[in-house]
Amino acid sequence: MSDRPYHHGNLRSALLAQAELTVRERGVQDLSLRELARDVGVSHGAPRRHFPDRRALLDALAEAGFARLGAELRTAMDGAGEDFEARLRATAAAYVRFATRDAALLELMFANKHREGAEALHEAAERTFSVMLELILQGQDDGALEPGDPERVGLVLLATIQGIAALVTGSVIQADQLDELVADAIAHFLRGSRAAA
Amino acid sequence: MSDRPYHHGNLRSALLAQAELTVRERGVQDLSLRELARDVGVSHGAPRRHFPDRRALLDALAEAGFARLGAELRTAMDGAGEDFEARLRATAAAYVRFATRDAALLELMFANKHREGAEALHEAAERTFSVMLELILQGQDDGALEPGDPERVGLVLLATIQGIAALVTGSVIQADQLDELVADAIAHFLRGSRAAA
DNA sequence: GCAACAATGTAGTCCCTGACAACAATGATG
DNA sequence: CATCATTGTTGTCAGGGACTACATTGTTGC
Repeated sequence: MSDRPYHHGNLRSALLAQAELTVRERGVQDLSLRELARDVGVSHGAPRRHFPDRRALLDALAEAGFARLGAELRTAMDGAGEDFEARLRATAAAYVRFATRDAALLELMFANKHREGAEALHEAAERTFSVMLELILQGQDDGALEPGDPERVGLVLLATIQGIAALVTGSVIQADQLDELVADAIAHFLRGSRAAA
Repeated sequence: MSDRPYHHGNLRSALLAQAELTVRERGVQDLSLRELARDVGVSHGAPRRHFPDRRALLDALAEAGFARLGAELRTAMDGAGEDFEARLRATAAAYVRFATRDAALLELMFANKHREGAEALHEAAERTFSVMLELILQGQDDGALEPGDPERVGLVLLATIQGIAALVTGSVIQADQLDELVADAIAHFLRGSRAAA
């Protein structure tokens, strides 16, 4: 029938790409390995060669998500000039933008139901958060943030932004309140970090 | 065989109770209507009389979750004396405790994939958040928080706490870092809210 | 070049699940 | 106590994940 070659060539990538689309449009729940195979034009058993089970695919998806998020954060940060506050705002905005567009993916990234040896996943997450750590370090150098363990300060910032993302995806707040909330949160964070005696 | 009466009597409650257990122990993913029916000792079609589909059950579960969370927050707040900061700490701790113990349930509560007329659910969520609003109002009265729209301030607080919960359930942070992070976040929040000119 | 062998895709199957429909038993109401 | 609504049961269907045996293609050592 079809002149498609027996071997797909890059089935793994194709599956991940299609999976990302489906997750974005219909959520993780509705992601089916069999449907994925159909979409890509391959038999229902084929994905198994690349992902032993459903969770393995989701893990790979999460890992790719961290990579993309990290890249977007870095781009936003680097593109915001030298000023610390501007970079902070840009980075936070990029994070929230990601969370808004890829809510289901973000949820998956933090889902924590990954298989045991999720080494690569953890590393991907680390790399992502390292962008924010850099930012914190700059803020401390500039004197905008109090000195102290940057990890601890970073966690507060990360929690705040992640929480905003959670409120958006949980539709506790609407899209039109989003910018205001981000601005408020950052203002709070900055004032709270500067005021140390 | 069994002398169990034909009518269960309170099947709806029994299903919800068992579902809450299962969700806590194995997550939402692993919650099966049929298994639930078996656990409760009823045929696989019975749940349908009370929950037309799976989502309806999850919605009910989420609604009950909001009710319980609201009650726990209120208990914590009321039991913390009169001092604003003490009440704030107690409430935040209660929230995080809930998030830690019932991570999957909390996720479900914010899942936002509920059926259309989820009226009751929204009201339940409102009631829960109203506890935090009260707290904000007291803080403003006491002068611990800057004046202004309590909703806006409340959202920042809610986002921060919810974000911490997300980091815990996503195991970005470990349980032994949790208290420290909560303390840091509250300190940040208080300093950031007081410093207004 | 070509014979193994590895990698990758296919086809078939099993069991579980959610949704639905027809039927049975019980409770409520006049 | 007859009728009807409520609630539970049984049977069925389609779809999915996991697994197996088998087919096809790519690779490697001789």
